[in-house]
Formats: sequence, structure tokens, C-alpha cells
Amino acid sequence: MKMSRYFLHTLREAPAEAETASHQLLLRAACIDQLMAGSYTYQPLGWRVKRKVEEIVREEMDRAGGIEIHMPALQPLDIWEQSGRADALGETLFRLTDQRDRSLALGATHEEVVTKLVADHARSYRDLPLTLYQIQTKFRDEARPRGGLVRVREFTMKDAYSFDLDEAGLDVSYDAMFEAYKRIFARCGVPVIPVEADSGAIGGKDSREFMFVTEIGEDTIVRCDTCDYAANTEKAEFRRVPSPEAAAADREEVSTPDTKTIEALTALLGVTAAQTAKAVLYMSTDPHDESAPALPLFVVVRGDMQVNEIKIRNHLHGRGLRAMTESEAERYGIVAGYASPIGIDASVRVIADVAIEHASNLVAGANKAGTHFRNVNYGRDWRVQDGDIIDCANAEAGYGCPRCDGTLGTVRGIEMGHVFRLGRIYSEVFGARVLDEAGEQRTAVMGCYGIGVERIVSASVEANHDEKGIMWPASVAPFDVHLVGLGLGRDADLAADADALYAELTAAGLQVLFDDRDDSPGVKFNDADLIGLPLRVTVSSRNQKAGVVEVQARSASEATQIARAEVVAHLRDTHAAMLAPLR
RNA sequence: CGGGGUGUAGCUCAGCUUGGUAGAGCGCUGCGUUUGGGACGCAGAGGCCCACGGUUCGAAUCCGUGCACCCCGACCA
Repeated sequence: MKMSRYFLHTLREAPAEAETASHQLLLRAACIDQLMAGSYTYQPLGWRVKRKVEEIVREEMDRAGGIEIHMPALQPLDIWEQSGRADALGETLFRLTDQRDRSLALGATHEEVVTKLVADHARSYRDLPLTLYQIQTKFRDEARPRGGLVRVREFTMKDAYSFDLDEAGLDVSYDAMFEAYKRIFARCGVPVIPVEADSGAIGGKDSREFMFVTEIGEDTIVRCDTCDYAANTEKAEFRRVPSPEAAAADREEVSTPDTKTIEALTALLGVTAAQTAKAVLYMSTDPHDESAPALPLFVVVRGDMQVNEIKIRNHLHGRGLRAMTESEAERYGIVAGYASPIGIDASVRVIADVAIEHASNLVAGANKAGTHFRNVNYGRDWRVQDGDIIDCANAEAGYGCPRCDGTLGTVRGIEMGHVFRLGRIYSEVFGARVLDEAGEQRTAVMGCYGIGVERIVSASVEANHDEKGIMWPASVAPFDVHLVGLGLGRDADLAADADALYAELTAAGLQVLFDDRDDSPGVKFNDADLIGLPLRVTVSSRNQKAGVVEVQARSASEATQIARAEVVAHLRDTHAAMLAPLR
């Protein structure tokens, strides 16, 4: 491709809305262009990258036994109501009405459609195992798009869905996808770590996210410094450092005026946060029925811990959670700021973190303004219903690893892919059943496996750039070679040779971006660094006189002179060597 | 949805406090000179100053109401 005939307008300065390196560089290198929040045009260069990423994903899905299909983005709302996810996704699901007044949705994902497809056509155990996949646009009405391509409202996702006769079969399908994912990210130059994760609105168990570790990440990952335990903070477990066990002392009231926070309490009484009990008040709601009454919930964690609302929601089987209002608290006789699990109204469900059970002589509210209790002990002073002592606190840096003696630390990360063992949630709803060898009806066991294509593009830049620009991995670079012609306009001979070299390289199977513009060397070199193709070749009259051209890898600090006659073979070999580890 | 910030040329920004009808750098067009790391000169094109109301003789500037975009949080695959 000759740059003089291409659509490639680099920016010297990054637009003000871009903060992260990858977002700035993708804009400056004319890979993308923003239309509105969370909606981007792929310019020619970016589109080539995206297609290469998709091709790698496709190759690995095929290698793992997947079969590609294409499903509609426009879907009847009914199937979302059937699966219960119209409510689960809520506002995130784009809804629209057609001219006959039928309610439709734009596919936020495709479990419903694919399960219905398999339900309608698979009949025999011989049809399984089956893994179908798609690489398609998905729509989600994100409350807050962010980070350039990281969180957008219209995006490309590879989703694969496996159908097996039983759990053992699912294990095989799941493992095949897991391996394929490792290969995909490695080939795209994106380092990832698999972490344990919550399965969210999709449902299912045993879900793992592939995380790209970066300070710009929107998720927090908890990692052990000793073993390989890693989990999303939504899900992460941890070992509670046992509080010193002491004989239960007599409970006593203590006056604590204007002491409604743990900080104020520890300052006033000279105790540590871990010696206090923190009360957090919620109302739990029915996600499927807005008119259903919300139920009061009183959560108790140790004062040094934070409540993990996802763990609470999972304990409540997916019920919604919102903060209790002051008037609601009043209605249940709760004194805000001094709430106490002792003597609480029986209609209020109390849930406590496991750390509370064995902590002795805690400071807790007395449910009386300006008053706390000292020496509160679980079991003696108050109790929850059976089963309501649970892990409901956030793991944090410095806590103990749940698997070994190590200590947990936290890093930020971006979720690049997610694999779930779904089970029979959707196959039950849509009737995806086949007859087994014995002639019995069997409901398929499903897995689902998603990858965000744009996120790979972003992360690949985030992981591969320097102060001058992008350094594309050879596997996803928009072109293989950046051919820079210097002073072609005043040397017809040189121009002819540059054209010849362009043709030779192209004929040798390399994708060449030829800078034939009438610009100064500085402009051309800086654009080449910004665009970041893996190899740069410079032709100039100086080199021509010496019978050489100059070759420099984007990652190298110096150029090498290669004889003109040998340069095509040299580049072909060098490029092949760059690509080899990414195949 | 809560908190914070920003809207002036394709991009980065000044002008707004103290109202008088629009500027710089980069980019773009033409001509000339240059040519190995973002050259130089000359001449140009390009703006409903986010929108709508209001105040005023007069509004980019003051007041009000919206909208958009960015960041933090909530939510989220």
C-alpha cells in the first residue's frame, strides 16, 4: 500500500479525551476514531489489526474443534424473558420496537439464540460434543464506557458455546477452550493470567477470567505471593488472621457521642479496627418483580474489612441489593451510626462474616444514639440464623492466602476473556436435549467462552509500545514492512528502485506500507515509529550509491545495511523468524 | 445513577475575571527554497465560540436550563 494513496492521518498530539497510552496511540496512529462515547470507527490501519486478531482467534477456535456460525444481532425480547436475563441485564440490554410493535433486543450476547438453535436441531448423542462459536458485534448499553476500546457499547466478541452429554464431557470441552485461550493471547502479544471469577449475569460455576495485568485495569485481582492462587476481588477468598481468643468479658455500655464511623470509634476508644464490628445495612430486592417488597438485611463484618456485595448477592441466590434508606432503618428500629446486631428486630435478616464468629470482645453499636457496647461476643450476645455466617468480606492486600501460608497482594487488570462451566441453565430453559445410547432424554451440559476482540487490540498496544509509538507484535501488525523512501521526488532513478523493491517485497508475500510521500525524513521516521510496523526499510540516494538499503526492526536501537540484492530474502527470513514464536 | 472536570479551527490550546463581534502553534492548500529524525519563506482556506433561553445598545465573555465528552465511584461480560 502506498501511503500517498492511503487513508492514514496521524496526529502529532493526542486528543484530550484519551488518557491511557493505548488509547492515545491508537488515535494518534489513525487506527480508530471516536463517533460517540463507547462507539469507534476502525480506520484502515486499525481494521487490518482487528482482522488479524480475529483470524488468530478463528484459527485457534478451529484448532480446538470449534465450528463457526453467525447469529442475528436483532433478537426477539421473548427469548431474553424466557431465560430470565431481560431482568438480569436490565438497562444494559438495548431494547427497541419494530413497526409492528414487537419488542426486540440487540444481542448483548448469544446464549439464548445458540441454545435454541441446538435445541431445535440436535437430536442424538451422536451430535455431541459440539462447540459452536461466533465472532460478532454485541451491543451493551454501558452506564459508563471508558478507556478507549476497553469498555464500549458496540464491540466485537468471540463467543463459543459447548454442548456435552455430561460433566465429564464438559471438562474436556472446557479444557480445550482454556488451552486455546492461552495460545490466542500469547500469539497476540498480550500476557495474561487466569484468575478465579464470579460468573455474574451469565450464571454458572467455575468461571475463570483471563486478565491482562495493567495499572489502567478496571478490575482488582488478588494474587498470592507464594502459590499461584489468583482471583478477581469479586470472588477472592482469603484466610482470616484469627483474632486473639480471650475469655469473654462482661458486656458494658460506653458513651460514644458523634462516633458513627469505624475511624472515629477506634480513635475515641483506642482500639484497632479489627476489634470492632461494622454494620452495613441493605435492602434485598427481587430482580424479577419490582413490586415485590424489599427485605431488610443487616450485614456484620469486622471493622477492618469491607463488605463484598457480590458474595452477599450470591448467598441470596441473585437477589438485588441496595442501601437501606434512613426512613427504612427507622421503621425497623435501627439507630443509624449505632446499629447493633444485639436485640435487632426479628424481621431483619442478619448475615455475618466468618471472622466475626471467633472474634472476642468486640466493640459494636448499642442501637442507642451516642452509645456502643464493649466486649460483644458472637454466640453469647447475638446469633444469626443457621447458614448465615458466610464469607462476605473483600480480600485485600496483606491478608492470608486461602490456599497456602502466603500473603495476598493486589494488582489491577483488564478482563480479556472469560470461560464458564454453565451447566444446564440454558439447555433446560430452551429444551436442548438429545437421546443417549440407552434411548433416554439427556439435557446438554453447556460451557461458554468469550473473548473481547477490541480489548486484545488495546492490550496489545498497552503491552507493546515505547515513548515514540506502537510496537506491534508481528502477528497482528497492520503491515509487515514499512518501506521508507527518502527524497524520491528529486531522484527518478531512486524512485524507480523504491517502486521495484515495493513490488519485490509484495511478490515475496510481505505486506508492505510504502511511504512514497513527498515529506521530510523526520516526518517519515516519526510516523514509522508511531505506526510501529515490525520492520522498517529505508531507501535513499546515499544508500543506493553504496548498493544497500537500511533495515531496522521497530524494537532495535540501530539499523543494519543490507545489500540491495539480498534484502528481499533477508526481510522474508527476518519476518518469518519474528512470526515463528507467535504461531 | 452519585461526585469532579471540560466544551472556541482537523488536533493542542489562549481569549472569558473587567461584554465592543475571534486568536496562536501544529495540521491543510498554492508557489518557491530545502531533504537522514516532526525544515524555511511568502500567499491562502478553514469557526452558528456545544445548544436553547435570558440580561444588555451590544454576549465566546454575565445569568439560567439543557446536551455532549472525559475522569473517579456505583453498575457491568
